[in-house]
Amino acid sequence: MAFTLSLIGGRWKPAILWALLRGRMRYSELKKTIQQISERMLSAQLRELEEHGLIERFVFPEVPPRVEYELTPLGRSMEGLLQQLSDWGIITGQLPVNKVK
Amino acid sequence: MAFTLSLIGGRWKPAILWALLRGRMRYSELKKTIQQISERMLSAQLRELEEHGLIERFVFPEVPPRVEYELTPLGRSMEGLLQQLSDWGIITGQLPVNKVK
DNA sequence: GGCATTACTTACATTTTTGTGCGTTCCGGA
DNA sequence: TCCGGAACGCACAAAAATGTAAGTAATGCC
Repeated sequence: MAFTLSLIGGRWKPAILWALLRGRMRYSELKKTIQQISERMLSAQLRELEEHGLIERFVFPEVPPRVEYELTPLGRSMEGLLQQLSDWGIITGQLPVNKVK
Repeated sequence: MAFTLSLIGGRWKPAILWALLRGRMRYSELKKTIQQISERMLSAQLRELEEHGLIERFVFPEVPPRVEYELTPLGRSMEGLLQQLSDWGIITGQLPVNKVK
């Protein structure tokens, strides 16, 4: 459990994985989809996800550069889990029981 | 999704919730179950879980003091999710089954 | 009186995570 | 010649999470 969270935890990884569930995307598309993320964080998280085998990186040797990212089968195997994380928040009504930061 | 993770994320909350799935426990039992946690962290996380409505606190006005913690229905509604978080780590074979909490 | 017990709280230190701003590369077009 | 575009890398700074050590209260027991 701690292991699983170490792979998808943190502020940005869930958003990145969620975006990639819709298909292969390039760096700039991810950035546009998750506007608030800084470029530094986006690169860093993508690299970690890749190291952990959840996503794959496709580099096209062009100028300007083009890099695309896609979920690996392992990454796709998290879909149900991600869906549940999302659903639970919705089903419970996103309760502002007490302020959630 | 980010909302859900804000409630169960962090280093200790999953362990606490996981322990409480087995039933009501007092502070000292939790501490014994999760030996590595410091008392400061245990109190702090318990307080947050309570604020977010996932656990309930029962104080017995005795000396020495006794305080018990139990999952609320909302907390119990996370069982499937927690189970999936645990299962995913095991199923992917990234962790030896016997070492998983 | 002195000590052990339990569930904390507070002050402070350290570690981890995230953010900000700037530099780099290569090429083609104005 | 200068500029813009894409996907970064790096140094530094701020913020957030976690750890460490000590102290507190009330009571019963020796």
